[in-house]
Amino acid sequence: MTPRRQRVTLTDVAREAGGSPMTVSRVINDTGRISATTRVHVRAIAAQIGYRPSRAARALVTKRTMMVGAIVPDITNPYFATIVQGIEDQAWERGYSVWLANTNETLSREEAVLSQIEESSVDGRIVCSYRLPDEVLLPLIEKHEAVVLINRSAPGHLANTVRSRNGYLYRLRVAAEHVLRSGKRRFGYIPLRHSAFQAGRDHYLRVLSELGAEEHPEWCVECAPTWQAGYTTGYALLDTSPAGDAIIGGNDLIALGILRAAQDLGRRVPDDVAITGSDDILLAAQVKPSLTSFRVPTYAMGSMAAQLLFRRMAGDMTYIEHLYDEELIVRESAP
Amino acid sequence: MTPRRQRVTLTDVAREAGGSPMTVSRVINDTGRISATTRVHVRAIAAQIGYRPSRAARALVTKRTMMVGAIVPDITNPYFATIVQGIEDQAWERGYSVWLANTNETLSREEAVLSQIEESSVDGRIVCSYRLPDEVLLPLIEKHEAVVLINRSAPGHLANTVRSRNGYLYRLRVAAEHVLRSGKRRFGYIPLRHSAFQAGRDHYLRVLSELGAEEHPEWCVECAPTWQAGYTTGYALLDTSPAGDAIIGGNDLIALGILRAAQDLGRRVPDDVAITGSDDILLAAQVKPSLTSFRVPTYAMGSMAAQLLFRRMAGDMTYIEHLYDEELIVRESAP
DNA sequence: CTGTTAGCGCCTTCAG
DNA sequence: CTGAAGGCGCTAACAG
Repeated sequence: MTPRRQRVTLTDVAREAGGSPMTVSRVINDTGRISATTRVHVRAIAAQIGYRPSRAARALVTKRTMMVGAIVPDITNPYFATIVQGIEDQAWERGYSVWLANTNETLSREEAVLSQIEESSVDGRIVCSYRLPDEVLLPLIEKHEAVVLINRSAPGHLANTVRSRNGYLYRLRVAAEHVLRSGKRRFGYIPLRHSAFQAGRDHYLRVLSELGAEEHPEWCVECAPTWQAGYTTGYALLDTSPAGDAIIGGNDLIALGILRAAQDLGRRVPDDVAITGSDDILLAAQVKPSLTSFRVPTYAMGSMAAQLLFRRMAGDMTYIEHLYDEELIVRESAP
Repeated sequence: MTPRRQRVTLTDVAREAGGSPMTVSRVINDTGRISATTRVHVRAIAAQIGYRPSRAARALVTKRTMMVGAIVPDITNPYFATIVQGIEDQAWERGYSVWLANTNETLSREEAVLSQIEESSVDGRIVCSYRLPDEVLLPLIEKHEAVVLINRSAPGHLANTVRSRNGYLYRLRVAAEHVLRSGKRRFGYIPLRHSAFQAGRDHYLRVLSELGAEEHPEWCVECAPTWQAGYTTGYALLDTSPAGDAIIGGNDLIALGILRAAQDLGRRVPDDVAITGSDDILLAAQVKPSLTSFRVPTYAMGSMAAQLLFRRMAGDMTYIEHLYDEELIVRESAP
């Protein structure tokens, strides 16, 4: 194993340049008044001997790591990937980098990550977690000023929030109304596995009763937010309840899984079963039949979340909740 | 703005527990011999006053940050997202976290990131970059022992490599042969924008001539690896060269863009134009017509890359090049 | 404009 | 098994 080359430090540069470490520091950070001559000279030496500042040392004294943390449940879901992209672009503009924590939909990992993140390894955090219950999430974030939540509000204005205006309960209603309009009466609901699942189910039943659709509590089944889970759950539901004529999926991946399950079971979509999703990922417009879904401006949301975060990091603690409208995009799967 | 609570340090715990910082350090890190009593006691105090080790301080002295860097061109491409997931899972198992750098297909950003990453902010690096030319990439990685490249080899065995066995030139040939078999003779090639574009074009012409297909150098157009770029490029190519009867896309996103462009231009796929992609992302099987593509085990590749990285980080500098076979998945777009 | 002093929070080393 | 001393590389605060 090649011996690791000894790190080049500020002091090395100073010695080489015939100055003090402090002067070098000022040159490197472009802070304080420095004569043009020494600046040029120091820069040259630094470049020549390959000096790179140590983030760790810097962080230790400045208490800033120049990193923001992004916690997402599943980076392979284009919905979150696009949010992360929005965050990353904003961070990049400000010289920050992104510490990605992908919790893989695992609750324990989410907690662990949130706890890890406290080790002051980041200056701010953006959290997309729809599953962690408030009792767990709140203690973890209340220690920090700089937190932004996506698609979730924090009681007591502990964190800024970016979310879609109306949320999944609203979408359920809109989707239900839409599907009813085309004559469907017996439809299921396969929402994301969620900390407030019961509320979702209650809402589902309420909506059905208000709209005068048939009520089948057993047609409400929670589901992991993946294509595979959507397929399995959808298959089971369609198989055991052949009477159903529509299914509202919790997100697009789930809905696409259901779509495929329906096709595999020989159901025609939308004639036998109408299907709707949510998030309007690229896939939604491309499949056949194309998927009726709700459009949410994910990139903008990630970008805005980062902006709100930097605002907090700069000390402006004004509480802000930024809302984005969701829009039903009607396509073939539920015309 | 609420005043930031003062950080709880090792010394605080020591004072509170009536011991020395060193003892606390040993307890926290589970190192050295510590009596059971003091261990329990110190742990209790630490938990009680909410002690969290400072990563920065630790990193400064140990020279390890417990982070690995992952550099990818586009996190919204499921291909890379899945690789990152594989990396992340491995890192997580070892108590490491992932520093994500998404370069957005921007060369300058790739260089900047690679350079940033030198500030010893990570203990190892996994680099997916097919565009950065060797002359730029090599100097940046040769300073480090712990680098793994994905889909790219480093001369001089400077870094371990994980890649598909045969690469894009091979795929071009296989796809061409496949398409020819169904009677297509005039086909274009829309590869990824790439540092070795010229080699790709030469290879394209060579393959065409060897296989006895018509040669149209102008039907080889490089393209950014996005759906949108695929659409635009494909549209232009199909529009200006109506005679073409097949297009080989550089990846699935591109191919899907081409697919849509063909449809918008009123061409039947595959009858008028056959289309193939690469990577076999989820989308490929779901669109209509479904996309003929090459399957690559992305998750396994990410996971393996991380494993090779940790191996290097542990000091085992054996050069390893891990290959994965690509497999042509024949679907409707090019039967 | 430049240098000095001190210390961030932790771990390595060496003594008890 | 436990502690004291010292320093990682950098910058804040204060001098010149």
